[in-house]
Amino acid sequence: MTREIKKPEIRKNEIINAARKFFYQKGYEQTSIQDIINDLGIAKGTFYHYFTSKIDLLDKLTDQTTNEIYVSLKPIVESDMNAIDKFNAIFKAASTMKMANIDVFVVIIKVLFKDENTIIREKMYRNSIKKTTPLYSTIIKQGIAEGVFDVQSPDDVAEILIQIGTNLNETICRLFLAERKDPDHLVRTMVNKLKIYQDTIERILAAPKGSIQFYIPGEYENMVREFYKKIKEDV
Amino acid sequence: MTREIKKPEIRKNEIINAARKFFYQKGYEQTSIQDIINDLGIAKGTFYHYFTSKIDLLDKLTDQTTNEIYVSLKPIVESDMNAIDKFNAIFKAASTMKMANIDVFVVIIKVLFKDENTIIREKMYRNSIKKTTPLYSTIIKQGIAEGVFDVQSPDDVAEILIQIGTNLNETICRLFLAERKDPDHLVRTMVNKLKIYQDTIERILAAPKGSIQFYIPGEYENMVREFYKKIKEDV
DNA sequence: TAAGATAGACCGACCGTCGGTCTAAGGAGA
DNA sequence: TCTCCTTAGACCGACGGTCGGTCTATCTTA
Repeated sequence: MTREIKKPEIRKNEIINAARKFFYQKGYEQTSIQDIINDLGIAKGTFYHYFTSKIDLLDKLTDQTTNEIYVSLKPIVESDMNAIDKFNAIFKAASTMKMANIDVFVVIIKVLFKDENTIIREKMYRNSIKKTTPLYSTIIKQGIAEGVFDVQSPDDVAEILIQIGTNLNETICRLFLAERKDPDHLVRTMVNKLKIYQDTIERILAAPKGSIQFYIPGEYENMVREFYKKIKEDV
Repeated sequence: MTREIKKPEIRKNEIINAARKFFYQKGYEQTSIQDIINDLGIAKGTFYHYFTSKIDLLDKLTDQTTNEIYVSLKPIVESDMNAIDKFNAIFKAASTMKMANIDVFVVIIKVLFKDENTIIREKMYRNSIKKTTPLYSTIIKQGIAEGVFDVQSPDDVAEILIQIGTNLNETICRLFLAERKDPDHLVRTMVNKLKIYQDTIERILAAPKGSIQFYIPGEYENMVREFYKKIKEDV
């Protein structure tokens, strides 16, 4: 076979990107290394020259992904907003990002939330705790200084908040994936869940009632309806 | 080979129990079906007569396990204690159960918290949410009636509490597994974590400050030290 | 500047293991 | 004896991973 030599960094990224494509479309277990190397036209040996194992590849992939999230969050944390606005801005940013890439996201969550892909979600989750806890901790400290939050241990609470945020995200995704005939009912449960989580987070932070505003009336319902449509569309 | 015929229920349970033994000692991926059938002295065909796949076996196993937890929780919920005492009793029961089977538990968490076994934890977690949410919901409603809790949606909050409880459990297990030279430091971080979680749960339930008492001074420290010793002992 | 040497990117045949399938046959009850 | 459920284990294809070896860009040295 023709032999093409590339800069190691390039090759490595090519492999990671191909892996991302397959993992998000077929899942981790369902993707074979053969899939990846066929797609790139490289040999088995080349793959194992760059990665020690299949799980090593997943590690590198999730590292990279979590890092992208970190980079997108950082400017918000470093902006001159007040603590409460920063929290709300982060949620808002996550929503708009998903809406902007809605087609991709629909495919991804359909695959990601299958049993066999628990490991991808778990790795992402563990990684983001490690990476983003300091960011949330910073906001919490700021909020304490501003007199709007009241917690004892910002670091620990930051971790708990990420846990809860992840749970919220999972709950929402699973609601989307659940079989539903009635979009109106879905919208209602969705809004309820979101309000409960808002309230929970406010309580944990001892933030003023109504300050955490993930739910924006009208806007959120539209988002839910659009997602619902997309999810029902394909297969 | 001599052919032994058993009641289907017996066979099925034998297989599940053998699976439990291996899964808890080697993990899910690391246990082959061959391991299980060798151990029982049965053939591949027999296994696939009772289970459709390896993951089906795990499903049945986690179902059974979650059910055992449910059965152990139910009497507490149905007792005549007040809501706060019930919450504390559940935590207490979980602790004493672990202490009673400490040797088994040490082995289990060492294996369960490896990356490759995420799927077992996840299945247990999803199952217990499905199974035990009503139990917690009942306690929350009782607490509201007693005027000690204040939440809007008991069902949703119950789910969030289980999530947080699971996170607490995971955090604690991971602290044990983390490399530590200094047990005193471990005890201190552990107690801190527990207090933070207590406080968080109180806030979510709007329960009186200090009512949730997972941490029992003296007693808890001893437990931690004993666990620490056991964990460091083997390998 | 040209020849030789080195590093490391790349190749693909090969291996052991594993989950799962299939067919034959034993055994219990009719 | 017939029949149906249970048990048996040979067999299969796919997969993750290894390994011996090749090829090429760059560096060294005369």
